[in-house]
Amino acid sequence: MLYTVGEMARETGIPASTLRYYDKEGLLPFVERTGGGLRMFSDADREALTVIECLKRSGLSIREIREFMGMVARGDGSLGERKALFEARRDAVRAEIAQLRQSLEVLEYKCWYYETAEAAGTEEAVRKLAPEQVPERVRAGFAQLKD
Amino acid sequence: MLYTVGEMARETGIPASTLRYYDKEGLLPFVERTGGGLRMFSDADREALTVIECLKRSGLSIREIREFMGMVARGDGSLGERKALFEARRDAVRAEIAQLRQSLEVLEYKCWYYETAEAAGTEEAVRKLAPEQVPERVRAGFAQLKD
DNA sequence: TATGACATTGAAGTATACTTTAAGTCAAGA
DNA sequence: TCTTGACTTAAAGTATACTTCAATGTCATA
Repeated sequence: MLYTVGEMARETGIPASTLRYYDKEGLLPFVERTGGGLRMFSDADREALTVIECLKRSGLSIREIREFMGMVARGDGSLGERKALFEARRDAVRAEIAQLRQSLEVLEYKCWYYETAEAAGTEEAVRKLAPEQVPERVRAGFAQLKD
Repeated sequence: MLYTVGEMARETGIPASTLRYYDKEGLLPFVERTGGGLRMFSDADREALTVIECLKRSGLSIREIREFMGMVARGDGSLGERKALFEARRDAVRAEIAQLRQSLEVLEYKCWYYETAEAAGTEEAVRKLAPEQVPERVRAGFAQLKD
């Protein structure tokens, strides 16, 4: 199956302008062209875009993803390097999830805080509560703010 | 306890230049000043910074965080609005964690892929493997790439 | 009271990742 | 063949979040 840039934009939800930008930046070195110069994306390109989105989400910049594409182009000689890259990104995403979980604790505490304050009509009372009056389920978030 | 901007930078790991920038942008409306004009951060400001970092991590822009500070300044009348904001950010972080878990699956598949390819010395063999030859533990990531 | 580390400001600079624009080209259907 | 919607490019524009700079001021300590 082949797709024009607009069709691939619809498929992936990535704007066509962004797909062209990625191509220009060397992130899509395998996209073919028609005789007239139109891009034709393959299913392999669609798969590459999924990987690119993962790498982006893992914190890689456009430049770093281009460097990865360079490794791919170098062939089997870069297998070790590519493996190391994905292991590093995997670890980075695990760390990021852990970070987000921490933030989530604080946000959940804050949700409880405002729920309680709104019910009371004022913040005053909630702000003065002792740690043991804070419910168990949001105490971790409370502790992050107070230590 | 009071801190200068440099001390607060050391405490939080946020560069002093960033703390000044946040202050200028209205994110820290409660920071006091000495007679000579030096900022003096309190423990409440430290707590505010923790909340600011959570909100940033949840996807809020500087402008949106400033708007939140505006709500705080308005007092109890904005409690409902602030509650809604934190609930929305909590939901956004949960969604982001779910997204990252999806990406993590792909990255874990890719780690297995390159591990196997490196052991074989070439990608060829691994690329041609049938879905049922992909180990259970990374099949979810594989499926994301192939559907 | 003098010194030195650390603080202040506004303004300009940097980095990243797109998005938009303008002028023109391609290709599928009537 | 003509029309029309979608495509092409280079270049400029946008948005965000800082960081750096330069000139100057503060204040705890010796």
